[in-house]
Amino acid sequence: MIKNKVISEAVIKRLPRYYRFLKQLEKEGVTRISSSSLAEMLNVTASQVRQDFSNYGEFGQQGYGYSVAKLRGEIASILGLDARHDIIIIGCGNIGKALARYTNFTDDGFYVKAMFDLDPSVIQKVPEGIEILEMDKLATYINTHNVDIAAICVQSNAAIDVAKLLCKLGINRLWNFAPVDLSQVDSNIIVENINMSDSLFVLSYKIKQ
Amino acid sequence: MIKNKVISEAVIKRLPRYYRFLKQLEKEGVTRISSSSLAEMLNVTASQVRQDFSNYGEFGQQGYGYSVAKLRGEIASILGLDARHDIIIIGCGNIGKALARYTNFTDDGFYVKAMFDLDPSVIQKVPEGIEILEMDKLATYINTHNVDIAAICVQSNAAIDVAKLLCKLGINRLWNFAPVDLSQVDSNIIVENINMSDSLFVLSYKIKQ
DNA sequence: ATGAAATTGTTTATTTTTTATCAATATTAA
DNA sequence: TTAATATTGATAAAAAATAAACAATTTCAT
Repeated sequence: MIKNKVISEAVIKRLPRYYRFLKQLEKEGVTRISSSSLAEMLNVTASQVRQDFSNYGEFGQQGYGYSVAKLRGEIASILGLDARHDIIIIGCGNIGKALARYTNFTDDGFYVKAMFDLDPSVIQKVPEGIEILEMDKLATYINTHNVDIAAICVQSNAAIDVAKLLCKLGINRLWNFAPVDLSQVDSNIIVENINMSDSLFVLSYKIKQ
Repeated sequence: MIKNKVISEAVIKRLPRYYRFLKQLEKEGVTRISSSSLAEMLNVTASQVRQDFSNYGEFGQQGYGYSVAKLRGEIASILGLDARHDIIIIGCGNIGKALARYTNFTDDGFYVKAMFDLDPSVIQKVPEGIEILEMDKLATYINTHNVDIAAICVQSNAAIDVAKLLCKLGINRLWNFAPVDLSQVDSNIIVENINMSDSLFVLSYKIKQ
């Protein structure tokens, strides 16, 4: 049953990995899997796998295990992958451009619909169907289009202002690529960070040990 | 004193954030800071700040706090940022190109020196000083140049093979941008992942709640 | 020079997370 | 059909992480 309790960040961050492996299993034609097999694949304990799933419901069957397709579907639903998501990108620099051309998550219903920059002439060769607009068109765009997620791909020094503006315009779901903390910009902001510097520094740390 | 104990992943992942804030403070001309002020800025507890630092040494002074410059230096050293790091990029797609042009970590001594692709003609306009080579030149390059880190920017289906090849050639420090698990490729591999899909899915999850 | 205030690093307590255990139940082979 | 085997979900135990408390020491204002 679905518990009325707070689920830890650690559990949440493991869900995409489960999803990824289940997708792969399904692709390979595997129809059933036990918590212990899955655990072995992921290099975690079977207990953790069962605990994680049990936060969200009862997806398995005693003596049998889990149906791969059903479990994948359940996790997709938990992750919100059963809905379509429209993304806009703020900043047409290297990262913004790469993101616009990166089509890996189209399969799961995430679509880049528009990109904004102070100087939109900097960018060419973007996939069909993505509008490129000047920053001062942002408010109008948001008022006339569905926007689920805004990806912040501007320079560090502009990121906080952009985040504030977006929150003011009602877009508080931010995918932040700038190496800056946005969590305190707004009281009900939702941010996920891709911090390449932080990641590189952690790698550097591990190399040094 | 430096304890002879395993330091948890959670602590390690907080270090770059401390570093980032300290760098900013130093830039602003702040010369001293207490664990409680730092904690307030970072929205964590002062106790955690002191505990984290105490894993690595005694950097503060009772009644005074921490010297910003000294603390920043200590953390830089812990993170290995006192050494120069040469990076090669495998894969000249969108991500590889963006990474090559992303200069944010040059300040901290990370330099992209070369890029490899099966078809290197796909790429133009890369910063000066970065060589672009065919994949079959990889072994020769590694034998004749210093390579500290390899960034894997190839498609998912090629990532494991690339990682295996790199490990075979003696490069086991991998910065992995493919949404694939490489930890089991080699017994003494060191991997840090940038998994954009996983991050996006976590954002989607949080939106749904 | 002196005492109040500030602040560290460490120890102890609390909370959270992870792992192990086990009863309940389904599957499967004979 | 039946008994052995497999496996879940829940509960209990263990381990790890976080937060609080505090003695030791320094700073700083008077």
